[in-house]
Amino acid sequence: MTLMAASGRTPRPGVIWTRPERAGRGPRPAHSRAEIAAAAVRIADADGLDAVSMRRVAAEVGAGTMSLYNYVPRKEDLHELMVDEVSTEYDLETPLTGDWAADVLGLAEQARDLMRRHPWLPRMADSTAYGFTPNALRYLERFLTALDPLDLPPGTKLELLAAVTNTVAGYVTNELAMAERARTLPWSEAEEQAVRGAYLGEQLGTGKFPRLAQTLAGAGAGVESVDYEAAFRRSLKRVLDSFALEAGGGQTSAT
Amino acid sequence: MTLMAASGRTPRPGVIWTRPERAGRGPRPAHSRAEIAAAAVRIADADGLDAVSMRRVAAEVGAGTMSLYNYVPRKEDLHELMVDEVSTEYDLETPLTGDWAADVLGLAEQARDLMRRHPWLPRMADSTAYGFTPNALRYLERFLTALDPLDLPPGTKLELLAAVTNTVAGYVTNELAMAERARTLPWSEAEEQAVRGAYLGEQLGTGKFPRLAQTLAGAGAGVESVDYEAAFRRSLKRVLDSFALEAGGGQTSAT
DNA sequence: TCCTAGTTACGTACAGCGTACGGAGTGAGC
DNA sequence: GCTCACTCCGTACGCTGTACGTAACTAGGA
Repeated sequence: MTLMAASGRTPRPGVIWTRPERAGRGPRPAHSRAEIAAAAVRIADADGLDAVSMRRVAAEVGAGTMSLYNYVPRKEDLHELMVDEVSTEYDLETPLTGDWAADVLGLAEQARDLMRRHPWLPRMADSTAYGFTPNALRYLERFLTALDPLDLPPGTKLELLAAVTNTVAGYVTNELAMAERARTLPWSEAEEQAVRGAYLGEQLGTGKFPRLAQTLAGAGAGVESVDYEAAFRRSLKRVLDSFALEAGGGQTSAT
Repeated sequence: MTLMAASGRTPRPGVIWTRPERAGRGPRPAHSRAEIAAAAVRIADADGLDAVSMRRVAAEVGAGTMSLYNYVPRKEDLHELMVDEVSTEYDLETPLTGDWAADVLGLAEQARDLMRRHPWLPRMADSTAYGFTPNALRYLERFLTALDPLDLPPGTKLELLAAVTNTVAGYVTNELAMAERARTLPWSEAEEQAVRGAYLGEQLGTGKFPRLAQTLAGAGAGVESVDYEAAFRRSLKRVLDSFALEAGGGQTSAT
């Protein structure tokens, strides 16, 4: 009896990366994954992640909408292509210094800059899978290589990696939150900021949140006056120091 | 000349919380914000955030779709209602112990448990606005109150708050990533895990990622074997210790 | 060399989305 | 009691992801 294998249309579990880009049989594809990924990234950079629709990406590369599905079985896979695409922007060639804290800081800054260039990236990050695209793996490998001088068990090194990643994602998200929000809103970013400021002021004025009022006031109140750059470095230094302490190496250099 | 004020239909900037729930004039509304928020939360808990559509929420409370817009001007505001709704679940009554690290740990665990109960919550968190709903403010106030014994400048306390929040969100996201992903996928979570495991194994097998392979192997490889609870506590302790160090108080107690 | 089977390309179609608009019914303030 | 803001909601528009069917094409096996 012939085994009734799943037909070509039936969705079979699979990762985009294990599917061959070109199947040997039919006419040669008119486009490539890289081309499609680049188009999607262009759209997301310009008009936000929500503007990345199958129709729009197809139009951007000059193909019919449904033709895209020959390259990308589901939209989520397109997102994965996008993450992988921008992951090529990492500079992983410059030699490591051997000072693990400095090297990790450099990698964290690269990740931060990547997210600043592609503000939709943090939103992808909370799907675990996206950290493991082929080019993203190169970043992880580099990160762990930078940790070579550090005497910590493997599990702890992964926790360090996670801590740094969380810190970077958290700070960039905060930094870009307003600007990214404004993209969807039917009014301007300034208006939004004014209105939210008024609301918060009103809440704090009730006296029900004395510590919060006092702390925000003491920290310099206005969200726009926060020095994200400095806060980012301080936070990262704390993270690194906490692991340095655990490895018995004392604090990391001031930098 | 009469000033052409914006008509009732024109979208005016505004926060849902400053808009009065009941306007004095017309017939009394058949529903309430709380009822609508609870319905939305029920749907999100059961079928995921993407299942929360205006139509579905309206149906759930027994109203016409467009009637919802009398209570919630935009869908994003519905999301804000949801965050506020679940924020009522925080226990902020139990007295603080006075041990700031223990108190903060308790609050972090509450936040973690809340996210576990409502797995869509982390996805909201990256819109800054959502941390500042009225009931969420109570959590922030409590957090800062717990930090009273800690001698740090206001800005640093806020950084501590951010660090803890990032850590909690990061860990819960990792913990729930697979399960939440599986909701959308056209195949089972087990199949997904198998397929992704195979892909990762293949990549590691190329020898291009020696540190990564070695580290993952050394950490106990299988994602399912990770003790998230322990990792969570360790990471949080590192965060707290780093701030304790900065305050000159040495490490926090072991707990 | 020809045949055939698998691929590529893509038009059409469907169910679902957020929400703009307009009309009918309601009840509080003048 | 008149008026007018407000509640309710049916209809409709433009958008989404993608299932399905068909036509063109080409590489592998006979």
